Amino acid sequence: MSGIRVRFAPSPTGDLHIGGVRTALFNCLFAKSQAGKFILRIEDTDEARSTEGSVQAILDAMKWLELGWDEGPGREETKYSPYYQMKRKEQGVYQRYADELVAKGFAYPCYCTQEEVDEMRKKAQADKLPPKYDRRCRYLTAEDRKRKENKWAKAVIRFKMPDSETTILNDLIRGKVEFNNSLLDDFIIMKANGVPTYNFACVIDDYLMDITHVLRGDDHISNTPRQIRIYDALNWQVPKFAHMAMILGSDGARLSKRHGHTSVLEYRKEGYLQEALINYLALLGWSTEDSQQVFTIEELKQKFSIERCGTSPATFDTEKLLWLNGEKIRSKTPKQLFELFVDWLKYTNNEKLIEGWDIELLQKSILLEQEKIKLLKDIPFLVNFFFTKDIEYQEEAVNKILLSDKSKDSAELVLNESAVILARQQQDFSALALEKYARDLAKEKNIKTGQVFHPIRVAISGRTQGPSLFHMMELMGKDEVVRRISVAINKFF
RNA sequence: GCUGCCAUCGUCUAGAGGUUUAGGACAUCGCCCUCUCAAGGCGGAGAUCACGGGUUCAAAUCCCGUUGGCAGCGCCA
Repeated sequence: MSGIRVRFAPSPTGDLHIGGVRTALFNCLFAKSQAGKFILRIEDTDEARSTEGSVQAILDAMKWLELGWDEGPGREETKYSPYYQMKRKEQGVYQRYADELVAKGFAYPCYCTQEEVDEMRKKAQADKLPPKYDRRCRYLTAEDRKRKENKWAKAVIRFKMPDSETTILNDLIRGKVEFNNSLLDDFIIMKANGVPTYNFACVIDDYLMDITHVLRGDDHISNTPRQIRIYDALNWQVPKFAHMAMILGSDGARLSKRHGHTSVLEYRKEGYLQEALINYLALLGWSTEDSQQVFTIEELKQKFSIERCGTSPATFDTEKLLWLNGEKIRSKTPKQLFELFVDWLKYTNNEKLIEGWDIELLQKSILLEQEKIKLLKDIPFLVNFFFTKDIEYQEEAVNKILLSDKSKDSAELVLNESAVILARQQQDFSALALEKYARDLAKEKNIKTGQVFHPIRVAISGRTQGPSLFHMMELMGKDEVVRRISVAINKFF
């Protein structure tokens, strides 16, 4: 056992989006591939923006995607609860280490007001320098400090950034990255309200949770030197870092709300399969040497490795995801697919779509259309004509197949013949027998098979596209087929 | 503005100095199969490996520069 430990640490300020899922996925896959542990930590220290609903949305998404975590502060039935930073804050976890840093001279209280800090930033920017805190509270005497404390009870704690030297990050994906410390400022580690900031809470928790590998998006890369400095000050071993490339929208900017669907839950609503999304996301920034495209979840857990993660950003491409979804749908057994569909109906509150439909007929009709289904939401339209008594005849289909000058005579003939002969058909209404009947009819009347097949298709389904005609007829049954043909005859001839 | 990261077909990518006329997948186009639509099979088109300099007998692969894209620079995470 290698004992690697990784975590996914989302902030609950909205739905879990595609980028977040990819981060969670890679962490989870890495853990599984190494027989390590995967932890979920909710970073809810932004009291203004964190919401209970977002926490639930993240948990729901993780559950749907089957990204399970292996540890937590408590258990709810068979599942672990995630870690919550605000709960840990209540336990004094972060304050303790902030105090330690101040005591050891690695951090100091700062009494500057928001206005003062804004002013500094503006000035720095005007001088074309990186916006930076000017450290005025760093050199306060004990006396100054006492006086300030009386005036403003609440100070923030800033970390003393060394200004000489560089901080070196040996990234597992990018190799060596060097940062000049003089560009980094004395950042805040504890807010005035006693809540830790991201960079601080993250380090404390990663250490306390024994995280060995920090696998995250490369938008965090410039935070890393700050975090490394905290580890050093506390004399803690720095974990290994791996920064993966971002996922971009089709316009090249980082994926965001502007790009339409970004929340995983929206993909679920559209009728994407969990496995398709996972498979697709795995391919965004990771690949195998043989360029394998379709993976089972098990294969991913087995084959994933950080070394094979790429460094360049990837554009999210719905076309390929859609293909993969069809691929996954085709790989399902009829039973699995039906269950998936029912889950989707429930999830999207669309159960009324199949109200009154015969379940057995539904299952069988889905089977006939399986290879065509790209999204679960396609299913109702694909099969609904089986269930409606008064089917909707597509205008174009009727005009082209039944009523055009070229086709109307043969169409009328075929339908009239079929209505009579099929009604007489005694026992065998199998696809095989029906096909034989249709081919014989074409031969007998000396017309093309298509001139027999197409009118029947339109008469019983109202469409030019659909499942294999004779399987469709077999499934509908004799009475219904004959009835529909008669209806069509009365309607159009 | 400063700092950092990145740069191979439209998109995801393979490629770690010679085995590359740069391979695979999606999309696209054509053909085959065929009762329609799909699915499947076969094939085509599509990348002077961002550009410019080096290093080397040899570079998509190493080095430098340029350009472009993205990211970070909060009492957000």
